Amino acid sequence: MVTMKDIAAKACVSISTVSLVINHHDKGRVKPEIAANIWKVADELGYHPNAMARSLRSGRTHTIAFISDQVATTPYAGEIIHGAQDAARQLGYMMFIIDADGERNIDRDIDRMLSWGVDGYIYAKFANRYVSVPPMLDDLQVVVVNAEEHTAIHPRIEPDEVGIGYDATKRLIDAGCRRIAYIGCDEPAIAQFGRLKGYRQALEEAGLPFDERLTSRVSYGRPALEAVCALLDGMHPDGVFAFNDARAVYVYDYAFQHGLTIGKDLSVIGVDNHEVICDTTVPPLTSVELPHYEMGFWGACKIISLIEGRDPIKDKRVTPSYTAAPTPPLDSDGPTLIHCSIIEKESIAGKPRGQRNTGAVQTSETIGRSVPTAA
Amino acid sequence: MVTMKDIAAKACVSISTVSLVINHHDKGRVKPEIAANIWKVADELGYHPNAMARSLRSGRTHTIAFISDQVATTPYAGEIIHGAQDAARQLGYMMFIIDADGERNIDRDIDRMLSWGVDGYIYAKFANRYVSVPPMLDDLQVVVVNAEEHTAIHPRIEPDEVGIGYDATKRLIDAGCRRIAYIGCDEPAIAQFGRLKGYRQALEEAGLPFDERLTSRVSYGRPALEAVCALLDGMHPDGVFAFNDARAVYVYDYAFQHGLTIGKDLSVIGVDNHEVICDTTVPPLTSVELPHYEMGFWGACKIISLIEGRDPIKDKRVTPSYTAAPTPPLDSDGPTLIHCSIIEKESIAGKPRGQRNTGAVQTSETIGRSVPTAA
DNA sequence: CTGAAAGCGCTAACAT
DNA sequence: ATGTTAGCGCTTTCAG
Repeated sequence: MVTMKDIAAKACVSISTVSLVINHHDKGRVKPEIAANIWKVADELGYHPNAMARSLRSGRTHTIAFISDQVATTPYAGEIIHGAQDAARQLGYMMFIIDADGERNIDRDIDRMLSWGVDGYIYAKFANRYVSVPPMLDDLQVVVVNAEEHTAIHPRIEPDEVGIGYDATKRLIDAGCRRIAYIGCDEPAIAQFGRLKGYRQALEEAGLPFDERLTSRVSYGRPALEAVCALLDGMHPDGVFAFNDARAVYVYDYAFQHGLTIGKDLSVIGVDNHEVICDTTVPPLTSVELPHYEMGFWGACKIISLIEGRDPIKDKRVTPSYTAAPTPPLDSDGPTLIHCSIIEKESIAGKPRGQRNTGAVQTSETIGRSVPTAA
Repeated sequence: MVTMKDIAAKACVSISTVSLVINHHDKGRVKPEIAANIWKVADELGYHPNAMARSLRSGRTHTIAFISDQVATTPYAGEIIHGAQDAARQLGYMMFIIDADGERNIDRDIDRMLSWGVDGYIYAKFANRYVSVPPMLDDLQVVVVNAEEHTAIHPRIEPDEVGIGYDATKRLIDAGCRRIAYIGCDEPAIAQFGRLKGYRQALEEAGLPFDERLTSRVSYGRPALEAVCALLDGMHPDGVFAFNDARAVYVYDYAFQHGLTIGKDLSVIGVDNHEVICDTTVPPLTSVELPHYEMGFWGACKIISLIEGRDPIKDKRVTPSYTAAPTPPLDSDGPTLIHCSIIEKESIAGKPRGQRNTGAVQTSETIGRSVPTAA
């Protein structure tokens, strides 16, 4: 390992001079030609500052930990990690991954993080769920991503579920649909309540009646397919808002069986913009995308803003590399809701109004909207 | 921060005594009651050893870096990360995540890792691809996961693609299929060649002719659906081996349109065991699962074995928590192939022979099989 | 059985 | 403008 000592020896200066130069504190203190020579020697020797030694002195490690259960089990895991890692990288932080699988013996892992002196923690879920952040972390810097806490003591970000239901339904209404079905989820998930609420809001706003019989709550497999077919057979909706893409597929199955054409005879919109469904179905499925990358990105920015006491977004020290959507502001009080955009494919009859759909208009209203904790 | 100094003060002993006790080097050197008291004080004070200081002395950080592009873009990302993190955790290592998105400016990230003194590197892809490991890493400990290198200089693990094609096709043959179609991938991927090869091997072994017209190479969307329909219409196969689950879905679509029942009139097998497809289709799709968790797990074990010069698997210091499949041995020469199991659902007519299918029998032959680099 | 002391690589206050 | 020095928290000889 090359150290400052080696550089000092080779450049015939003292270690402190090397330190001053390497840390750019040499302005007006070290002769430029000496500084230049130090850089040259450092480069020749292949010097890398020892982060360990640096951290030992400064008490700051420039590392954050990304804690989550189910790193493995959902297709979207990577997007959140990617977003968080991207922001961390740009801000000069390294990110550890910790799998809190089933809340197992996470305390042992946290012990290890405490040993490392990690500067802050991102606690993430891969589906919008209630979580309990381990109390051990309560005194530390923690940000919660894609989840709600019962206690609501940490800053957090989550998708605007009501907005999803509202935008999706409105999109169908704008396409001319008047009998819009909702294929829901049979679990009492946060998302289920929110999306249903948004669905009803959009209907009401358009003066359309809410009809319980146009809604269904299903899981997967044959029972789900049969429930969807029964609803479509009995109620003949002209549009379907599905809780997610996987459930929207049953509408396609029905259409194939009955010779209907999706996007013509029947409009469908899902949620997730799941690549493996939306880009492979015929026709491709229009879907609301959950901004996982963006949530991860926000989470890392937020935790680092707490660590450093300054706002990396306002300071323009960071740019999302994967998306054009603006990152919600960091300084809102209470939880931050993030808007979810409709990704237009071809499963909805007619054109959306304007080039950008209503979802885009919603953006300005919803991005970073702060909601009362009781919501 | 609580330090050994604090403990020493409170316990009225010297720092070195505390160090001996905390590191379990006190056997026969420190009076048991003093040792006990030190532990008590440490606990009261909430002491966590400072990993930074420890590493500074020892020159070992007990960290590994997981470098990959596309952390975000595939549904399987998380499984590999999960497996690697799981092994690392059990062996007392922390794992950094680095996104080498598009080979961008990865050198900057590697600089940072060099500063950190990371002990080893896992270089992973999320689809079996050719990679070039950045030359900067060549002198360091590197393991390649789910990829091949042109140079083949680092230890690596990848799926047994030929075995996938062979097992899947054999499964259909065992179910009584005689006209077996192959829906391939239109890209020249490693997986495409391997699976096709296995398909042909199984046919040949069973004395069935290979018929080019029973094969097709497709992408996604309408052209893919049409190609699949044309093949099925023209050749009337009784079984279909699809390159992956997403392509297998087009066979389902065809069946819905023509009133055929999958798993009765037509058998189908895919690859990926993609949750969102295999558990939601009616009937559920039988599929070959790529052991991502296991590959990640192997990768971390391997890199740590290189770092420490001993075999954590043989030493039984580590157990996969997510799977029952044995981890391939670490000591084989050349690349390691990992077997992929068939996950039985209901899309194949008849029962598989025996409770465990032929895939399971293959396991013993293929797990950890080492192949010549030229293969 | 226990403590004193050196030093890992680096930073920063202080001295020259 | 450059060098000296103390010390971050810990480990590890070496004395006692």
